[in-house]
Amino acid sequence: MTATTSTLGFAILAVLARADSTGYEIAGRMRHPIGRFWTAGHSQIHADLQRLRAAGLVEYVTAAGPGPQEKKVYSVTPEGLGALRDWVTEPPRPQPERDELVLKTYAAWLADPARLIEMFRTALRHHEERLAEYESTWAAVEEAPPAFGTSGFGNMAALRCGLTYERHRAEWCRWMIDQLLRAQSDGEHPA
Amino acid sequence: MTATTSTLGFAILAVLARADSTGYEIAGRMRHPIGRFWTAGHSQIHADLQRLRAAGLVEYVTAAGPGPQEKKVYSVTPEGLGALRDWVTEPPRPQPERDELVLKTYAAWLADPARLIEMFRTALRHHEERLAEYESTWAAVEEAPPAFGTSGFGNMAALRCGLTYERHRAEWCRWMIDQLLRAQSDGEHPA
DNA sequence: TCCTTCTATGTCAGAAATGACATAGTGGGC
DNA sequence: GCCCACTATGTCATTTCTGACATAGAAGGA
Repeated sequence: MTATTSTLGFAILAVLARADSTGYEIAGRMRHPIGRFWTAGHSQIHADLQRLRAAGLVEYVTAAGPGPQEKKVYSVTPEGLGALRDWVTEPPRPQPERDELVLKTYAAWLADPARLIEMFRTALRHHEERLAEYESTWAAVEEAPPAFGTSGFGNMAALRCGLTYERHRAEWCRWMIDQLLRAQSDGEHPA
Repeated sequence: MTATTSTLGFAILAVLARADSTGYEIAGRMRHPIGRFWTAGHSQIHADLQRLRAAGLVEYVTAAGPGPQEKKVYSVTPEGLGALRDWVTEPPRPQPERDELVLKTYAAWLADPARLIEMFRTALRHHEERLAEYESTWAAVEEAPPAFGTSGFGNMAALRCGLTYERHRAEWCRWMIDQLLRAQSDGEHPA
């Protein structure tokens, strides 16, 4: 009954539900802002669009394109919108998170503290930069909170997650650096 | 020069650096505790162990096994330990996070608030359960902080990340539920 | 003029990852 | 006595994902 579509398929539907787009434009949104929580290259997107079309969840109209092929502007069909709506409220199975920095941390006891401090400072800088970016966007959103039922609500909600995530991450990096500095000074002049 | 090994290969090395193990045991540790930040099925692990062995990063001794094949107890070679040490301090490229719940949130403006509240309450419950688990483990660790240079340090550092992550996540879920409740009551009796 | 970037489509090879299948002894509960 | 879970190895088909290759016009800067 329910169309079997990969998670990427729903990500594409979520983009198209906001505005009709070409595959190229979808790839752009996949980098930003969706790239913070889902990624896909354009080759994968083109393939998935064809699958979605075969399943009747999207359709397209053609126009003259810059390259040898015609440009295809995709839009969500009513069935596609229904499938997206159903999927949104289905609880995802608890995340199998994949986090390389934490994996490195798990093995950090084997490495040189000075180098680790350097690595975590780099990570901290990245997180602080993103946090600053999110906070300025947040300030703008807070002044005029978008109503539920408009796409702005989705933007705000995802942004809020990014905001608290970057805070947690920066906090943890600072804690790590602190721990490593202690380990270093203990190593220099042990009691 | 540096051996080209996938991230999973380093995850395996990180397990073996703590204790010599069979592939089966590695798979067990991959579920817990490593499953919180990296995952792999046993089929993938067996394949990777063979690659690591071909690269000279691990070796094994055989013993009688329960099945038709012999049991193989793997250990890290000096080259493997060196590769692991080098990898640990190499800064990972900023995370391409993949988070289905946030993706759903991005499209949440299309869905029914009541169902969304249900979904976020489920997610919140999961995060609170994990948080409680981490906090009790943390209390035990804090009493006797493991020294840097022992594997306990890696455990503690990864646990600390999980702890602040679950806090951020629970906080965000509560914020979402609050927003959705407001949206619901606004919908019921709009000014 | 030339070079790069942006627009826009796609294919293809290969790697990574999942889940099912296959085999087989031991130990414990009902 | 029977069935299940645990230990332990592996293969295989399929799906997913990445990165490179291929094509080509338009716009803008050096």
